[in-house]
Amino acid sequence: MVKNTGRPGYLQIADDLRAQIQGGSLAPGTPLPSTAQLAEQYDASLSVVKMAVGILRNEGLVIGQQGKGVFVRDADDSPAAGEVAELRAAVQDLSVRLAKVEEQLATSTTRRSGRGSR
Amino acid sequence: MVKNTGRPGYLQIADDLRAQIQGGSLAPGTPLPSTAQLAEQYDASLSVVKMAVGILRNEGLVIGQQGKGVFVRDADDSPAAGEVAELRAAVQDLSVRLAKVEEQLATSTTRRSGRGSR
DNA sequence: CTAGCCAACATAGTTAACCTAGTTGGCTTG
DNA sequence: CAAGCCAACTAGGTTAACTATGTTGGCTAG
Repeated sequence: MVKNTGRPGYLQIADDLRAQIQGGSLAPGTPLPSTAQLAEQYDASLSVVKMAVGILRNEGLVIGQQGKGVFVRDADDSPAAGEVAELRAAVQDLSVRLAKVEEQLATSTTRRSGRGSR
Repeated sequence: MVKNTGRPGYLQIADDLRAQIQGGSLAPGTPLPSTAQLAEQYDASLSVVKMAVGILRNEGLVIGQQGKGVFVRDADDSPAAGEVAELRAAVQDLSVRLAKVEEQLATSTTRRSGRGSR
């Protein structure tokens, strides 16, 4: 799992978790899976998972409690809902579509196409 | 540097840089010192500096350009350090990638010299 | 002089390892 | 039984190393 959509893994995981939170799949007050579980689930290293969680923590969507876990914050508390979520969905959609185009382009062109634009 | 006040180092550095940006000490358009320079300046490891810069990047206060540097964004552009800034960064990312795709597409149509079309 | 190669330096991403610190539950000891 | 220790698991922070990719400027070959 995790890419190769050109979007870095830690952002993909953050996106996914954010979507689960805002989609209600992860209800407020419930804990996320542990770092180790997420790492296995996404087939990623612990580091990228920690980075992803760090982003959500930074955004205020979750609150980490040492020794216990990372808990989803109340949606009312975090001002993330609304048109912002809409824009986020749109951006994510564009990311996926663009990634596909980029991939097609990458496979149809050879490496090392000398473009010496300067 | 980087105290001892319980606040993690990467947040301290991010705070300091943020203050410099918003205080005008680092004007919009100007590049931050390189990662290595910041590491020496704050007497921190490269990792924590990268984390600090990553935060500012995530907040939309700065924009990193691979191979060139990390540049301070216009204060008007990045008002709220939050979801909006994040989305703006995502849009920026999409713009850059789309521009590249468009460029490749344009060159491949003009120069139709047998680039292995799969 | 021009074109192309190449080294140096930049950000960015990923991984792995180690340490701190809080929590929990079981086990041992008195 | 009760108190306390201890092992296991949790998040968080830090560091180091490696890879990828982009930019720039200097050097060299023609």
